[in-house]
Amino acid sequence: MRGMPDAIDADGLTVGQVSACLGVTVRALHHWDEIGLARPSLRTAAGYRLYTAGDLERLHRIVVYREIGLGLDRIRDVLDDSAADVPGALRAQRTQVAERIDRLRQLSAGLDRMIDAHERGLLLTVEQQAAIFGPQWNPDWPTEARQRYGDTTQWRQYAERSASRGPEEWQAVADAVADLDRALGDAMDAGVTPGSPEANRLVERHREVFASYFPLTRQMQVCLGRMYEADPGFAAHYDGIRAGLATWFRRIVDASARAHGIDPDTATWQ
Amino acid sequence: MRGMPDAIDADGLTVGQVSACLGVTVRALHHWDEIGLARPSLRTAAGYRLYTAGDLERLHRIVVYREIGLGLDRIRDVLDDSAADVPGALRAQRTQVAERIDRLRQLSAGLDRMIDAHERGLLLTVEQQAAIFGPQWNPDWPTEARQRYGDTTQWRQYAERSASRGPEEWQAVADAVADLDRALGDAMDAGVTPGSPEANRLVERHREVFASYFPLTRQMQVCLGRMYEADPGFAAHYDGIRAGLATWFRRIVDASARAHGIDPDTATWQ
DNA sequence: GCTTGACCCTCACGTTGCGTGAGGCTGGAG
DNA sequence: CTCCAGCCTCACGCAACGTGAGGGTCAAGC
Repeated sequence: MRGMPDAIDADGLTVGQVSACLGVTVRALHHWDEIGLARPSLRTAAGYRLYTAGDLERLHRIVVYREIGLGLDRIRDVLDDSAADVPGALRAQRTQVAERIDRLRQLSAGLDRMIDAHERGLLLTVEQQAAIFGPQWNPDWPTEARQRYGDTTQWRQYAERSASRGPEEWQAVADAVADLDRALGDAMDAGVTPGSPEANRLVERHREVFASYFPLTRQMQVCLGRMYEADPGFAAHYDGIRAGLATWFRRIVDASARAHGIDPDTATWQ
Repeated sequence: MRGMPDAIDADGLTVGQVSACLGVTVRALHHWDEIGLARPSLRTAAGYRLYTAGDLERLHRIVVYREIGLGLDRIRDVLDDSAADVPGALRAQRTQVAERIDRLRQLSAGLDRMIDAHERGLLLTVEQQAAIFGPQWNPDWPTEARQRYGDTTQWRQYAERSASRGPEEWQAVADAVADLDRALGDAMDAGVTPGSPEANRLVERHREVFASYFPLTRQMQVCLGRMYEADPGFAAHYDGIRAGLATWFRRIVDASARAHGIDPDTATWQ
């Protein structure tokens, strides 16, 4: 502000003065000059841009239309009379803006679902959960699972899928799990032995059903089998179907893994 | 779709197959490969990309997060566990989206005002117009003006300014116009002669006051003076202030123009 | 065995509206 | 005469691909 040469009494303002006066950056003025949208009528001998009062008029109009979101091309059309229908252009712009708002609203809704899924694990009311997962279900389980596993990749994958699942989809998952549980119990009753084709088919079926939560490698499945046996909660669930089912399940998983070249005793999550 | 080699039984899908399967373009897959976001695990001898089941998992997660508007960098963070706080990232994104929605809403409101200004010419109710412009005002005038001049640059400039004017601003304009009208009448009464400094000052003042509608060159002012005299409506207004004022005004404008090197008889709008 | 046509590859520029230096004049003040 | 703010012209960068250009690959049909 020191060397302000009071150039206003001269016949033009420099870029810096225009910038301060209109609230646009110097670079923007350069840009508009480059693309021919608003070039200064004058230059000093040294090449400084000088904007006259008429140039300022044009610049001001540009600023006005830029503020309502028009693209520079459209602004050029409006200023140069090449598109006579200004209200039409504005209306088209408004339509576009409305569409973008709609799109953003959908994004926002999707984000809400996704956040909810990551934090709660399940986008269902307690009543819906009870109706779908049956009387044994404990609504605190998702929260506990999140506290235990919330920072694993698998929880994230689970949450991503959960975000796009409604009651019907969860019902299908619950049905598939229940069917599998029954099939496991029946097979153990029928004396199916670990390593038999029948047992291996059930192990594969478990992998597929479980994949509705997150992708499960065979190694991970081995770890899961051991956890089912060791964890009191899981063991209670399986032994509640048939006494000894948790252990039997661990054994058929181990056998299947061995058949696929995996040593169940050194298998690792991942 | 003919040469579909059923490559699914092989251990990978080509870009086209993945594209069809996930609903993303081939170019996007190339791009994600380029930036290292999702590279295929395999290539054929000929260099064809082959995406395995594991690659598809990753691609699917990318698609999910892309759909809710995350940038590729953020997606990379989420997938690679480098930013553990996924819900935090999602919430930040939601905040951003909300801000963009707000901004777009403001744009939309601005567009509405601007459209209205272009089409009606005046963003005031009939009551407000009556209160500001007095009993002589006819609310049909803006519409008539638009029909006459709606496709001129000047109407557009007028509309742009009108869009940002509320009742107070219009009141100031109306006051300035009324003051000027009074001053013109008084000057004619006082015997001010065309070409005198007093008259020229009034002409300049008229240019300045009129500039609240749109920028007015001296040439345009000459045309305006002739129209005030010739048009029955305008003439009635000025002659209603003082008999003969319309003609006297035309004469002081002509004299002022001549003093500025303009021949009033050949002056042209623009 | 050769052609055909769908599919694949790798550059590499274009998009929107400037931001952000790099490197170098200009011009008023001390 | 020097200093420093302010001006100039390149020229790259950005976000996420779109869109050819120019040229291999592969299964099928003649």
